[in-house]
Amino acid sequence: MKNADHTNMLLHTDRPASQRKIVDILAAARTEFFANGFSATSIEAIAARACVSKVTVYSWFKNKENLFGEVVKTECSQMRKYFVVENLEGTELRDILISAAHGMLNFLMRDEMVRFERVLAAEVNRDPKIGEYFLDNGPRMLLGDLTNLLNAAIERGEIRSENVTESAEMFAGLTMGRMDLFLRYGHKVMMTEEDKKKRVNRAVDAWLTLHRV
Amino acid sequence: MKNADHTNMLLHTDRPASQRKIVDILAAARTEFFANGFSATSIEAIAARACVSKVTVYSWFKNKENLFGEVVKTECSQMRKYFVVENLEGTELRDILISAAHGMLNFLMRDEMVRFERVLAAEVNRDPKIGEYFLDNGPRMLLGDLTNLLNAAIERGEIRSENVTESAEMFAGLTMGRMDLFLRYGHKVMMTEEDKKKRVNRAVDAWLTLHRV
DNA sequence: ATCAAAATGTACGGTAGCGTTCAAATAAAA
DNA sequence: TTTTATTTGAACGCTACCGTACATTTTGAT
Repeated sequence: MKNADHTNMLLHTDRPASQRKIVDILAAARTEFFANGFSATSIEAIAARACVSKVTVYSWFKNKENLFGEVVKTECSQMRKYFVVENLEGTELRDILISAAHGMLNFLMRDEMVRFERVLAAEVNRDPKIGEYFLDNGPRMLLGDLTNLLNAAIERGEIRSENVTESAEMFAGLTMGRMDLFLRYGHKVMMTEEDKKKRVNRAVDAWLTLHRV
Repeated sequence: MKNADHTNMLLHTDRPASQRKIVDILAAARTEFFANGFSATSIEAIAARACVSKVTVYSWFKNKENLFGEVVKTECSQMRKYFVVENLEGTELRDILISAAHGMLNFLMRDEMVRFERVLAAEVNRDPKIGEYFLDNGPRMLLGDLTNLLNAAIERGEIRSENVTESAEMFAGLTMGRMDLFLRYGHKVMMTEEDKKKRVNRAVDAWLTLHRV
């Protein structure tokens, strides 16, 4: 194992080839882990998919558990890019919320995300820290952004709330309903863009009704 | 394998002892599967926990997959008992909803349930039918009961709704928020009975606000 | 007491995966 | 061209598990 932390190792290496291999390994590991889960995934399958020898995998990652952890880390760091809650200047609060709800819906409905959550949840028993890590970099961060956005709106006197955190959670609950649950257990949710719009509008209007001054 | 279907085999057996063994095996399998997931659970560990030989396990269940399926079936059939949505005669709608929300919260917050959902979700990739089976016997059934309850209330003119199914989903979404998500990823939710009451009241009042005539 | 179903222990063959070792090959940098 | 880090394949020891076979023992029913 040459380096345990791959987050900032773009500088200290003599040869650039290894960089590509690491990326390949992580990508392959991601695919395999998401498809089969932790236990049912073999290092050799990962190596094969990455077109790399098993020894190379072990030369960059301590062991299977460590590799899985790195995959989760990488995935979590990507999450922020996909779903951002923005407080756009000069935009109606309702439109901001609609945009946020759409973002949430699209983000969580992706097949990739659904599969990621499936696999991750299963590994929480084995390694609870990995669940915490995900929560910190995913849900908690998103709810935090949302809370900030709501606080700003409250400051401006546009809405009111006794408990902003709970209000943020309610927003997510109203938007998603039980859809994430149904997706997780394999129900194919067929939704046109029109359906999404309807659902989002309904959720936002409901939420605004509950929080109007 | 003496009998593949254990749901109605209380009659055709000569000896009652085997009945107890089957129950023991299922209980042990449940514990092991819920703790370690499908792949990481060994038949031998199950046999040991059930104080039974491995051969006995195989004499009653075809294989590991089949055993897991039976565990899920058993668990699903138990679910209805834990959480019932009742339309109590002569009870205020608000109280019925509060009771239902409490039932939902307590039901889904149980550590057992959280772990069951974790393991189950992970196996959906391997066997999608198992996810469908769970949805049919769990969430869909509960939402169905809830929908019936709401329809009755609408009939009585106590509330109104454009889309009852979505309203039922909203009820669940408002009550649970993102709590099920946080629980699934290992966040320890510390809630006193007082906290639960507050949350439930808040959700029910919000929902009623959205559906009053 | 007798009988047959049920359960056991042991052992087996087969497969698979983890993580390591090592000598040989490769490829970038000097 | 030489040097040095990196990569490779093949093999290894080890452990674990699946599912089966079989001879033996237990156990409930009649």
